[in-house]
Amino acid sequence: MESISATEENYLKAIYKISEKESGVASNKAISAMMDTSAASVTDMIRRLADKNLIHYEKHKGVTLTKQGNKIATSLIRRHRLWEVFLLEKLHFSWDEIHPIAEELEHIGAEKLTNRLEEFLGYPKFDPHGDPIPDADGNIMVRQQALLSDLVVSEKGVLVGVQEHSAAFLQYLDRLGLNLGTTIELLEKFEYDESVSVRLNDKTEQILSDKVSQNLFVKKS
Amino acid sequence: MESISATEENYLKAIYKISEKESGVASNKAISAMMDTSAASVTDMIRRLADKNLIHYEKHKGVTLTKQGNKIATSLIRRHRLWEVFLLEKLHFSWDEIHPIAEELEHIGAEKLTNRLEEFLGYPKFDPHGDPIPDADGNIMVRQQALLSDLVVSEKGVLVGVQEHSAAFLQYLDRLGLNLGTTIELLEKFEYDESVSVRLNDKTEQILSDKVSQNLFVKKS
DNA sequence: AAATATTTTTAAGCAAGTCTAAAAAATACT
DNA sequence: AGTATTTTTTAGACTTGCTTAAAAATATTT
Repeated sequence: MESISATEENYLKAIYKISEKESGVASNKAISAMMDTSAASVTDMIRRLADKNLIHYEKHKGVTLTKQGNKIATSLIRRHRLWEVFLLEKLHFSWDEIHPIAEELEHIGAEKLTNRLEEFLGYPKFDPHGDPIPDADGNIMVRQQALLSDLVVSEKGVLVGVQEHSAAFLQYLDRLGLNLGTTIELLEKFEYDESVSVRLNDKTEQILSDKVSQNLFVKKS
Repeated sequence: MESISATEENYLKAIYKISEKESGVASNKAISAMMDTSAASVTDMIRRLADKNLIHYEKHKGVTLTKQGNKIATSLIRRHRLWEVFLLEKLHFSWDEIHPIAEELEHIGAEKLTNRLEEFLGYPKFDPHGDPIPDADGNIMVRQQALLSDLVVSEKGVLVGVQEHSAAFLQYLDRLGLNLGTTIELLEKFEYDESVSVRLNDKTEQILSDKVSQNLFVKKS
């Protein structure tokens, strides 16, 4: 078992995230965009990861994770999300501050640490952004969830997650009074700019831009 | 403000620790022994750290930390010791397990994280090995403490710290029934092998080797 | 003080991870 | 199909941190 650097781990995580959304394979372009490095660096790293059997790779065909690579990526995500819960619940950070710190903490690999942390936190199932936390075996719960922008007029839902994780977006949601658990009723859709009008917690009415409504996961109710 | 790598941080910490004990300056030899690298690597790194104004350096003269270098080293030690408290008290690790994990956690630099952690832990003053935790300004409390081997016969003390931090040593202390807070009375010193006979907590009698008694800090009482 | 031993520095080189620039391959366009 | 564009790969080079081997400086011993 050869050792895997933090950089390699980050590439695996990027590939995981891209494969999740896109057609299942991650292109060099998508990886270099997510990692913010040159395409040349990506080609280089792809070769290294393939040598270590962490990804499947054929020239010009994009990459997918091997079972082993998937396991590492899942484990990283598990650690990241557990630390986010810790930072929010125990150290009282706000949800827009936790991501970059968890990004560092996630690279500490001792399994015992992760499992003890999970126990300490009371086996949370979701992180502060509503993302599911993989269990110790790497199983991830799949949420049944819709985007707010997919609701039809007069449908109601509860905010269960966000797709964007940027601090700016999360701070904006705070300002709008939107938190996980908030009940959202879709009142009207405006064709003109794709914005929507909603009622929050059966009280205040609000207009949300397309960009906002396309980044909110709701559970229909 | 240029960025400092985890490796550079570790060198600074090593220099700090060596300077603490030795005559105030750290030799290449001592550093290479502590970092477990070649003397050539040390010379290399010394040059880099001097370029960044983190150490004072003259060829063949050994090195000392600059104010800036000292600040970084102290900060590392602060983080290390706080995380050790967390691991022991919150995640219920034993004192022989925490060092290597804290060794990784200490490199996460966000000050807010450190300060929140400190608050969460209730502003502890010592880590689980009895070492003082520097405050947010880098001030370290200086313990007045003697080595058990320095006591004279029939003197009493309380175990307040250990000099060795190896898992093997700490596990051995557990086996001997020695913990921080244990009262130790020196009953007899054996010239032959420098071992000592002691009474613990006014109850059990025990023989401790020179190696053990030279690694225990006690507060005379 | 001279000889020997130890410590430190220099020199040359390797691996990881990055870059830019240019070539090659794949895809898209008309 | 043939050209143009985009994507990917190759080539060459830089930095960090490490190595071994040899040279220089310092310390120790006789």
